[in-house]
Amino acid sequence: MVTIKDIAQAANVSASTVSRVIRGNPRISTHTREKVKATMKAFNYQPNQAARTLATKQSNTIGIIQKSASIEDSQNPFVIDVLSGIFSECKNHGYSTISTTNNETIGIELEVQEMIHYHSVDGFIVLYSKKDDPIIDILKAHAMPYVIIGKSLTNDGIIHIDNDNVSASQSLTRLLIDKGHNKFLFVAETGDYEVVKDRVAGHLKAIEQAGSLTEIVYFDKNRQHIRSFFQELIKYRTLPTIVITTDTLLNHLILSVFYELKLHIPTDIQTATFNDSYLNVFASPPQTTVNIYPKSLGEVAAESVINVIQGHDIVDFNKLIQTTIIERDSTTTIQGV
DNA sequence: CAGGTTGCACAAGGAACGTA
DNA sequence: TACGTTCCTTGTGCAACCTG
Repeated sequence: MVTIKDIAQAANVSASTVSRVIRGNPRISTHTREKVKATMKAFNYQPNQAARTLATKQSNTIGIIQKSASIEDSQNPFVIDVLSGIFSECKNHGYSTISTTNNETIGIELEVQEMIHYHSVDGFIVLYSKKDDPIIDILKAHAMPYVIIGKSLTNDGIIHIDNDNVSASQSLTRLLIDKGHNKFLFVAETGDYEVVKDRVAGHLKAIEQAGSLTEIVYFDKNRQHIRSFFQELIKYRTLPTIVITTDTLLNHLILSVFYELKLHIPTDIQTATFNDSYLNVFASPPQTTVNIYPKSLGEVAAESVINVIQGHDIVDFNKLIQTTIIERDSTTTIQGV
């Protein structure tokens, strides 16, 4: 392994000088700087990250805390897009990333505590917002820099990057009411997440204003439960004109159930969902969605946490990313309305 | 001589390993 | 078991050197 001493010897300078060149210290002349840089390149020298962490107590690594590493969560296009934004922004600033890999809260807690204990990370990005979250208590107790992608629950000086989900959901419902819908079914994810609460709240706001009908139901991603629910609906009650889901994957489960129950979209029933991605473009029929720009959420989150780590002044603690409704074939025509 | 540049010595950090 | 040493890098204060 090539160390700073080898470079110093080869360039005929001291290790301090090499270190100063690496850190961009202005005390080094242009001539010496170029000579050291050329030697580092010739030796393909990479600073020892472990030693650097030891010396500076900085790892140049951002920890990413996911609500779960289950396949449903980690392969969710929303999460993939958010991560893509985080990766590119971290790379731009010379930071790498590590992510939690556990499915259970207790496992995630242990992973986070280990990352803090071993100085593996300089700060964290939390990919969800949840009330009374024990993970947040750990971050606070260790005074770790962190930002949250999700809603701010308290004015506690923590940066939150979010969309206005109440307003986005309200706009989507209002648009669908304007298109003639008057009987909604709103399918929300279980799990006490703030984003879901806001989307339900926005939907109810628009419903109240228009005097339309809706029913709110909560499902986890269990196809059997969803199937049974719609079977009973068809058998004993009247179908809604449209189903809105709070999440793309939940929407896809419902699409597959509709296919099995021979419910044709958009003629028998219509669908709309949140978190636009290629899955909604490729779906049959293509799905009307709310684009919440997950890559931007990730980019702003990464930039914000790096600013906190580097001690920059924070002006805006609640950063809102815009949303856009994208209409596709799943809500094009309405039969009998 | 003044000012700019570089070197030296040392401390600090956590873990692993060696020695008394 | 307790203590010392080593690994590698960074940051700092001060000394030494070089050039105009």
